[in-house]
Amino acid sequence: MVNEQEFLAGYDPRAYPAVAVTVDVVALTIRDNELQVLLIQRAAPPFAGFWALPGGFVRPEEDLGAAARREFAEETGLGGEPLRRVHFEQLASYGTPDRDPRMRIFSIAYLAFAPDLPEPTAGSDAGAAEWLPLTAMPTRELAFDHRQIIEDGLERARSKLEYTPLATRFVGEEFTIADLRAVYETVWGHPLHAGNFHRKVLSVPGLVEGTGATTEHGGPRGGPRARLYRAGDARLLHPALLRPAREENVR
Amino acid sequence: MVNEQEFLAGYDPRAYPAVAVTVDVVALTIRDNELQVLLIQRAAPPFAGFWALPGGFVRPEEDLGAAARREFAEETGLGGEPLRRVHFEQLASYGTPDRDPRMRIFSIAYLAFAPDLPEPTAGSDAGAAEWLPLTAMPTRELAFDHRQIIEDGLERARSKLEYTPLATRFVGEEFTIADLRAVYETVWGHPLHAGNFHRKVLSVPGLVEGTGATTEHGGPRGGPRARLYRAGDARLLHPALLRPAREENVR
DNA sequence: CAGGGTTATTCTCAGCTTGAGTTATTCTTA
DNA sequence: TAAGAATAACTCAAGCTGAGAATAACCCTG
Repeated sequence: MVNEQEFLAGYDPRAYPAVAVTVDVVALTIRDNELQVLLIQRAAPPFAGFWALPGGFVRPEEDLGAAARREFAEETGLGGEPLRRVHFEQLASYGTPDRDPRMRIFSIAYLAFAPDLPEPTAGSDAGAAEWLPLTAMPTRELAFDHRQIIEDGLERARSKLEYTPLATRFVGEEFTIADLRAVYETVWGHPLHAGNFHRKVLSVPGLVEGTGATTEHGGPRGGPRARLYRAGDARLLHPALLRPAREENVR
Repeated sequence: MVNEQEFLAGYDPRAYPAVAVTVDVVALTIRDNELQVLLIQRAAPPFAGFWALPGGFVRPEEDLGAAARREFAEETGLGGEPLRRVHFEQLASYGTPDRDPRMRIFSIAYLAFAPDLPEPTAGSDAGAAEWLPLTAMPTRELAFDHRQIIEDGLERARSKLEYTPLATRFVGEEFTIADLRAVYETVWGHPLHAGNFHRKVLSVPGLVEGTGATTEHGGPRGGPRARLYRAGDARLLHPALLRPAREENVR
């Protein structure tokens, strides 16, 4: 942090070219059985027409997390209780000198997880906003270093599913084990053994707790009614729900 | 990130009170069988006389990671190959509005891991620098939010030991399984079963590779010569070396 | 309304990993 | 030379995992 010697020795930041600090939000939700990320189309240069993460300058007196929530709320129109149910966490910071051509901008990225959200309201101001399926990301033109930020967020999400109850943030208040399995399959991108998943979820203490109720009907294509569960009180999963190790990820 | 509408609509940061961005480094090493963190004593207000993490302003044109390495190198006097062997990673960012009484300062904290380092050189400038055993941290007066940053760094270190080969960064180029076990015991703060640890370390692919050599002598208090190992090429440990779950950490 | 296809939930079972304890062996120190 | 200490290897029971299969409930079509 501020090292007084340097402060007095000419490293006073007020003598530096101005810098700015923004937050960017990687908001993930599951819609139509796909993992999707919230993007805004930029109206003006630089990167006019490109898509970018929702975000903006951190205001004076505003905390980092508060700025992330504000930006998210502005773009989604979400507020009140639904907004409170969205999980936010700090992802990482990005500050390569030329990441924004206008000036030196440091961006602190946040990750937001929410259950199936409505189409974005595109803010009051302007610019198209949309949920982009991550499978479509490779063909989309993204502004700044936002592709990297999204990839970092994705990897964080995948790994947090393993050892935290994060998956319960992608489903509603009450959910079935199959709902939860769909989250894992969607985020990890491959199918899981239904029986083993079921056993595992129920065996991890505090991950879910039964409500006693079941769904009104069976699935759309048949099957019995499923029991309903609520998120439990665990903050960490022990033992964890591990992804099968893939050699290419390990070395 | 920069949302052009807002940029034009009066959220130009150049109209804001100036902000500054610093990096702070939580440098951890193991000395005298204790986990220690590098601290600098502040000479001038605010927090004169308090201890702080090494750090300072990010220079124009300087990347975040480069700034962290520079600050670390300045305080430890380390350079060249020894510096290259130090592992750096971004920890988190801190930006509560009043964390520094002088102005709005955002700090991006880095974590550095290094094997047994010499006494710090206290920089060319001034101010005492020292390695503080973490067991002594509770009684030390720390500046700013640095206590929180150190705690976050510690938790990160503990957890990265589980699923990455990070422990090999705390030992020299060649080491014995017992050396590695000492790292885990020191960072996690409790003893491990020697036999099981040995079996586990050798069974995780890519964690260590034998050199064929052994130590010159047995341990200082007896015992046979131990085989020497080098760090392997794994980036992730599969299966992981998990800490025993503690109930209080889980709920 | 019967039959086929689907899905939730429960079992089985072999293979693997884990925790705890033991043993053989090699070295240092007294 | 004897005692103590540490490495490395082994044993064994308990628990967890992946894979497959059985059971039962439910939807849809014909």
